[in-house]
Amino acid sequence: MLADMPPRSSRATMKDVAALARVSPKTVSNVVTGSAQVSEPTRQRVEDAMRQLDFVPNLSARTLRNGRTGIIGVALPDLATAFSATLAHEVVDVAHRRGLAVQIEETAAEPEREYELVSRARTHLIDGLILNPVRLEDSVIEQVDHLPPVVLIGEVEQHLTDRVFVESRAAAREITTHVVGRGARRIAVLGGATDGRDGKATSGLRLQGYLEALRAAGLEADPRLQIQLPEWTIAGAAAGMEELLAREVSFDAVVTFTDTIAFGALHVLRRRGIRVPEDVLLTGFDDVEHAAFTNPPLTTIAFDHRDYAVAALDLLAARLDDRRRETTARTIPHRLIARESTGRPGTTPRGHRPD
Amino acid sequence: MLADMPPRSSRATMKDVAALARVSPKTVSNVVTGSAQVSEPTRQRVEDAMRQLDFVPNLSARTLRNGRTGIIGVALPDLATAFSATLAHEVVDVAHRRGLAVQIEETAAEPEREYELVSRARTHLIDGLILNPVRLEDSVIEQVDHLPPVVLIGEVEQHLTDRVFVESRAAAREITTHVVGRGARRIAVLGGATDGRDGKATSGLRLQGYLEALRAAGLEADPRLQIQLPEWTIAGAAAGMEELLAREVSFDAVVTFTDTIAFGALHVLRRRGIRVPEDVLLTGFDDVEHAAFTNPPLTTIAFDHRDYAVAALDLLAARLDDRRRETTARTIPHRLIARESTGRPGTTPRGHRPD
DNA sequence: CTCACCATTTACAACGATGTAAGGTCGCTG
DNA sequence: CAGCGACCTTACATCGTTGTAAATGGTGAG
Repeated sequence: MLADMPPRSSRATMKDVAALARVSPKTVSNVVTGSAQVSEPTRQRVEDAMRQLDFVPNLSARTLRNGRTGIIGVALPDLATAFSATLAHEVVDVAHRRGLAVQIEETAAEPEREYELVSRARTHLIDGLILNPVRLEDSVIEQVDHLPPVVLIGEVEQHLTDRVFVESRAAAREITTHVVGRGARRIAVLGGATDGRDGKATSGLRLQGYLEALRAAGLEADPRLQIQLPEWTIAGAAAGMEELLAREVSFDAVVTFTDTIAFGALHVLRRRGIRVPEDVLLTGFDDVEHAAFTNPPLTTIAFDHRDYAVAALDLLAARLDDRRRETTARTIPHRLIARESTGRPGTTPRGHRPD
Repeated sequence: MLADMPPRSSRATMKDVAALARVSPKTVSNVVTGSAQVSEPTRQRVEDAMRQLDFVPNLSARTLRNGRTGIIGVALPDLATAFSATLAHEVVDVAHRRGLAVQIEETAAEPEREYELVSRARTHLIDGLILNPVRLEDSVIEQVDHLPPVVLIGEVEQHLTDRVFVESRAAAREITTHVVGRGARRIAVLGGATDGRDGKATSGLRLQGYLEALRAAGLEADPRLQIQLPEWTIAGAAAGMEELLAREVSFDAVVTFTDTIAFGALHVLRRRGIRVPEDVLLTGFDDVEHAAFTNPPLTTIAFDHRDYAVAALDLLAARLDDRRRETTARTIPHRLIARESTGRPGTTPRGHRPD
């Protein structure tokens, strides 16, 4: 039997299978795709031949012929960040269950250049793209004509692409209001970028929500309590927290824009002997797995990560079926999860004061 | 000018570009690939035409013709786990710099079935595979004939594939010896699986290293101190730690097989009021970013994650150039990073005792 | 016994890019 | 002025699969 094996060097094609089964290549194709009637005996012969030759259809050829690759792209800022990793994990899992492969692109490394890469070189090998930009939302939108179908993860106000998002502004308002309710009065914020460019982007919306909550509570917004982070990593957040402490202002709560940022902040606070939640309250955003396992566990905005992935893939699939359908926006419901990092009802943080 | 735009529905092909530039398709191809001399005026005309039509070469067609996709697969257990995410991040970044796209596969969901997926359906769309299995190392090896070139991340003793790894056994020995040096005598271990199947796999090796260190220190290995985790997640680790506490044995150190496991363990310890490092020492493995930012920061085994990715991609590239070259194993140097979770030299953990 | 009709199966072309080898063009040498 | 290279450019076939349309073979009705 060994002598019958095909050479490892090159795989068997439908032609080979056809020859062995004494049918035409097209019949083999019919057996593989099930797209046409094939009599039982013929099907048997073909299937035997396929097994014998260890036949695997060549997806490049199939793609060339019928235009779909079965691969979708997922572009996100930085896989090493907890939320990106979680999202990627869910998308990969859901996509695989649907028979799709997932190609990953990272956009944080070189925001502008990287984008070009996504848009051009690879376009022909992905059927669609799930895009989770942090900064370049606007510029991406402009290029949407050159892209395969895109589902945007984020809240840019536009109707050029399908979108999936949580209501960042409302959520930020809620969580800020929550710390106010737990007695905080001098609330610092970590993560927002306030420059014009980011006006519409996620971080901008979260900042707006924070400011709205302050206003609603009759609290003054002190710019010295607002720290912009160039990088939303743990280390970047730790640096931002150091910066806040260096400003020598007092505060009794820190609202952050992602759990990862909160992790960095928590580390610095504890290192400085500032207790959470006794002295200062702390909140995150996203409810990644680790958020429930810090000490103390983190109050955060939670939403179903799997729903997020499912919604994005649903929208993408729908668009692939019908490119001219109306674009849709899908909101993923969120809820505040109060854990120990914001203390208990009725308690009040002592606050941190310089010196 | 607008009237000259091609329809968005279908992209321009070389034929279109050729027609517009009044040359043959092959000349366009020559301009694109640079594989043959093209006179300057002709090149100009072709490049103009390409710009005008927003031409992007169809990778499926190119692949069909010349056999390479420019995509590599990366298969790892679970993107939501810190180390996997870090590794994926590095591989994606390095691969992109080299002009390769990365397709992600997760193997944890359905170890056996998933494998089939990797090996068959997608084989024709990836040039090679970087594989980081947790459990199925042996079974994967057996199938290596049906796979595209594979670089294995892990220490299976074999010569069928190229390999990249850190010396798990030595590292586990070192870190266990380290906690012994810091005064621990009853050292629990979290993560190992001891059943036959995993004999050669990473977790088995780390367990061996742990046991060797105990023996070398003249300490008895108490099976009650060994906890097997079905899942290497934070939640799984927390459950494992609860299990250890439920066994009501005393211990003064916990050695874990990944940082993620240590995070779960740390959470439960603190929750129970067991202080790290005053009562119990704790160690991780991998030195993911968060390890330096827990409270207290985690003593762990560090190695250069980027080197890991570079080594894997180097080996893969070399094999793609020459499929019959000898398989190579590349060791990534590691070192122990002593942070506060194992206390300071000269101190001794008080230990935890039931009740 | 013939013929229409159905179910299967087949031949052919096409998807888009590129290697091969043959075809042109030009200038230069003898 | 014939003849020869050097250099560009082109025609053609090919990669493996699948849609289309046509061919095949067998069945049952007339």
